[in-house]
Amino acid sequence: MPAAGKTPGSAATRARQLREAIHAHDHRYYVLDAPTASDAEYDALMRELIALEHEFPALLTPDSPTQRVGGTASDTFMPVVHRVPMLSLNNAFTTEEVEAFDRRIRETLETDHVEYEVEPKFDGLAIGLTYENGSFVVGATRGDGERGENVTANLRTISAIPLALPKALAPPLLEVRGEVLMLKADFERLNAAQRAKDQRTFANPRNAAAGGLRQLDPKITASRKLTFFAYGIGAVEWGKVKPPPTHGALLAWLRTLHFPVTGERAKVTGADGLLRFYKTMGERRESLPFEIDGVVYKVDDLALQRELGFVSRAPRFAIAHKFPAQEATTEVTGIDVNVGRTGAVTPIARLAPVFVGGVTVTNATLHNEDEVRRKDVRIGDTVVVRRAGDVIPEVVRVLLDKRPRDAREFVMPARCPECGSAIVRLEGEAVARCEGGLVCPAQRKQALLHFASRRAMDIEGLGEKLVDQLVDAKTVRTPADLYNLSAEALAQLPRMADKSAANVVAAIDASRDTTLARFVYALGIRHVGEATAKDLALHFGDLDRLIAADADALLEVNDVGPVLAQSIVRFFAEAHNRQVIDALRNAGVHWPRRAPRAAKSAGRLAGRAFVLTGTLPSMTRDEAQARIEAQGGKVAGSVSKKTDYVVAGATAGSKLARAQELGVEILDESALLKLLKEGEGQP
DNA sequence: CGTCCTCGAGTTCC
DNA sequence: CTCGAGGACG
Repeated sequence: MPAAGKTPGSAATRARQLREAIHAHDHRYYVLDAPTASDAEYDALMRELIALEHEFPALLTPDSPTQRVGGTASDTFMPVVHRVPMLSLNNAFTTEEVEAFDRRIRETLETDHVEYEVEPKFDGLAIGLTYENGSFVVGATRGDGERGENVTANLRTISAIPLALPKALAPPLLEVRGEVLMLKADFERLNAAQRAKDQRTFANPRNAAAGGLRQLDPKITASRKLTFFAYGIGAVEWGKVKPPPTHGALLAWLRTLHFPVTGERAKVTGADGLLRFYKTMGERRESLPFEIDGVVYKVDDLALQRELGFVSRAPRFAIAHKFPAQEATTEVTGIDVNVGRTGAVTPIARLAPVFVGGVTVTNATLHNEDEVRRKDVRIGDTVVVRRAGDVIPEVVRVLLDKRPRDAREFVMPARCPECGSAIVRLEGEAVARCEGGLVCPAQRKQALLHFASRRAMDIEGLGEKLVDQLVDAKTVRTPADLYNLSAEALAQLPRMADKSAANVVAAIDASRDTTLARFVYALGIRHVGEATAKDLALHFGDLDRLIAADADALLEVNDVGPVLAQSIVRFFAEAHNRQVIDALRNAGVHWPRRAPRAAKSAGRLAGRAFVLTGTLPSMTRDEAQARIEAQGGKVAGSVSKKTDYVVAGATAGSKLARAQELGVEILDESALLKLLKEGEGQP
């Protein structure tokens, strides 16, 4: 339909009509699953709108359906901090685990009747979509749950994702959580097209969707035909909108906002209701248009969800019931060993390539010598493999009737294959270790990789390949050497272009600005992981105080016992380690100074044990804990006769009962605040 | 001394 | 993700 000859006024009207028509088609297609226009008709509408907007650029709005492709991708893949963390679900694999889940919920809530909203578990990519006043502003991947990647430009190309919400219904702020995935039919079409073009095909729809979302060019994402299903919300400011009371009502509400929500849901009660749904979905799995890897059970009532709360990183009110992992059989062509950062020598089964659970597997760890014996895996055996938790390949069992006569048993080598040092297995320990220490190139490389890893110094681009080259060429021996690298020197290496060399140098440079906790973690002290490094940094506040600490001082730190204390003292007693630390500081590695946290023997609440329970009116439990600890108090997880105070908020449960039983003093929030205030006046 | 829980370490594939 | 080890607690 030619746009020529239109006046600006009539063009504006027509553009609005077209947008509404296209939007309505998207809505019927993705949300209602009842298309009324053919693809050709839809394309004609779209072409007319594009022509119109081309002739009258003033008509262009950012949320026009023609603008799905073409948004700038400049901030693509930049980190986005989730306002509300995107947690993962706990998994159940057996009937017993599902029954235990239901029992735990009923016991915690002290009721027999709990309604669950149940839905399929999509096998795609978890995404959060943020809308401000009804406009789509940011979309991010789950990432590590705390921060994800900005993929807004690519998400805009997905027609199932509304760019604007109905004005009258949209709250001021809404983050919709859901899954981006590729329908099986689109996946087959994509692979057929790839084959026709002699390009690589994708192993499964999930990988194809992930690949599609990580394109730098949104046009490619658009051509991949991705779709989206909403299943929850993150951050929200309700404004005038009345919050839905149940998860089911929330989903229905999201649907009125034009988000696709799967119809494969049900409301059930009791463990048998959950298990019936699992069985039904298992039977329907093949015939569904998308891939699922299990089902999800959620307590329907949102108030009860809040009451149940969270355990560490997963909600207590929901669980994923996964379908059993796919298994395959293959042959063990050899058993090699690998040397880790601490010198741990682990046997690895080399496998004839086999396709299982969506990928081709060629290696599987056998963990340690005992595990090899327990499973009785021999070279030449035919074994059953699966991907444990759908990720890490695992040898399940040996098919003994297929064992060839010449099958060979694994023998732990006496000497390290990397450095020739002795391999020693201490009495009572499961792991064998290479005694070479940093003389062993494998350990040296792993130590450097650990130093550079994301949760340590976060040096992007310093990967396995590069570390191999640098260590083999003896350019880098200790982490401190990294800070003397020049872009010119790096560019000398094979397969290293000027641009990437400059990037690595910039990343190394940026890592100079760090935190004490990251630095302590990066050192790679035995038994000191991320959590302990944080505890140490918080407790001592300063590296020199940590280095000077003796075992007794270290025992004062949270979760540090004799083994850790010994390990830390030994690490800093080593002259070589202190030299490296000095070299790092001289190279400009630094962190903000902090005063040491009040030691256990100091602070007004020193030596007093608190237990927190229920929801406090004005602060989170974490905040309360931080404030108690700041004054030397201790926060424990369960009530015992050693507990001095139980701080009880709303919906406090068994802990409160136990406190009353034991005659422990019970505080409410205001009493706690008073206690904290009294202390804050003092130094 | 035993049990439960958390943390550390190693691991696969793309 | 899984196993093993260390630490806290009863």
